[in-house]
Amino acid sequence: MFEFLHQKVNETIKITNEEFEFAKTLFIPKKLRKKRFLLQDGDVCLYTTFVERGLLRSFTIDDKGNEHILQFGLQGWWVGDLYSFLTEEPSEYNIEALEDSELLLITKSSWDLLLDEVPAFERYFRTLIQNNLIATQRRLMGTMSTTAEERYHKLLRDFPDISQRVPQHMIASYIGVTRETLSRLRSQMVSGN
Amino acid sequence: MFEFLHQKVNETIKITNEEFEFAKTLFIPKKLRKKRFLLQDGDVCLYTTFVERGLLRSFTIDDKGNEHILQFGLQGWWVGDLYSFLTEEPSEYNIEALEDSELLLITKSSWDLLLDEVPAFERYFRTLIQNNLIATQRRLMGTMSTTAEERYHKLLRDFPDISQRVPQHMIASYIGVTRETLSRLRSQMVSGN
DNA sequence: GAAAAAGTGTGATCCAGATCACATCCATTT
DNA sequence: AAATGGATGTGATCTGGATCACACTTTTTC
Repeated sequence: MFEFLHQKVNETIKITNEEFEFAKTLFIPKKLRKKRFLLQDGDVCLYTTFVERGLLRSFTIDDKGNEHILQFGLQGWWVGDLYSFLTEEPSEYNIEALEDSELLLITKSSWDLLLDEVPAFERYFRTLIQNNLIATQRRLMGTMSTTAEERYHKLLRDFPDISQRVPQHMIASYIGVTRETLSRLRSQMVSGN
Repeated sequence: MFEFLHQKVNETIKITNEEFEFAKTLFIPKKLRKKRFLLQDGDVCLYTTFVERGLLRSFTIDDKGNEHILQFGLQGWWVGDLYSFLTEEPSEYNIEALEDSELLLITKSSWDLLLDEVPAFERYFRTLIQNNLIATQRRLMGTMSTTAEERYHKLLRDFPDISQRVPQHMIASYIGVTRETLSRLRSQMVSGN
């Protein structure tokens, strides 16, 4: 159950076996079936979650009822709503399993404890958040300076298998266009290129 | 010179006087005049920078020559290109002073040293990056789900004095529209509301 | 303090992508 | 295997914001 987390943590920091054994006691394993929700908007995000296997998505729903996907949570990724998790304010995000998934949950108090007791984890999370920030800034600048088609190609490059695993309308919602626009884009690509 | 940094750091973590005195030795004070650049795209971002006073902006220039502003760096904020700073790859960003500014620069090696020697700083930066990530994610979702007008109002709410301090065309470039569109938006607001 | 440069407003026109409306296709479920 | 609901394709039309063009104003610079 903890193999993937162990591997991921080891990639960025040095950690002793005792430290990791301690960390293991703080996580709550959970299986989540396809189409089930880990978080619904309006609820407080009580856990930050590591994806051991499976696939999740986090998304908001705007006033007009349209969904906007913030993130796909693949194996080895973390998902959650940081703001709600830290402040215990109600979340604006939904997190849903797109495939049967195996997760490791950690509560705020356990997380605080882990950071206090194992400084290496503080560094691990700092690095994690740092890389996430870099990627999110890029995505933001991308939405301001590139076309839908360029964003689609970039997504295919960055996550080659995602288009086989999730429906097209969710990919559309990730790159910030309607499903119709993405559909037309794809048919142009087949003929034109 | 270090008053503001000290204050900001103290807001999030507990730090001893010795620790802060040590930190001070790692920063390089620098004055940057209006219109001068701290970083130009193509160069490696050698410093992460704290703004003691003044105002900077970081932005990219796309293929068509349009500027896109990632961030305004006000007093008490950090600016830099994290990716380039960490990897020493050439940056895609430009950082320019919009007002005469007083800055505190820190190199990658000093930064690494600071994080190793003073764990409280690791926590400070983790918190800082964390809050930046939350804000950037919100801005990203905002560009996907709200109109230019809503984004403009949000900017005015979040940074009430920014519209007095920077030209309108930069505000347009921050919210992701052309200067013409923002101009029309503003004249509609005067008449319509 | 004159000239140059930077910033803003506003009209005319254009276009990427949204919206609306169906048709079709595919996967579960019973 | 029929039925139900999710997913996709595609036409017709609409629209927010971009682009182009030029006038005017304010700020810098020498």
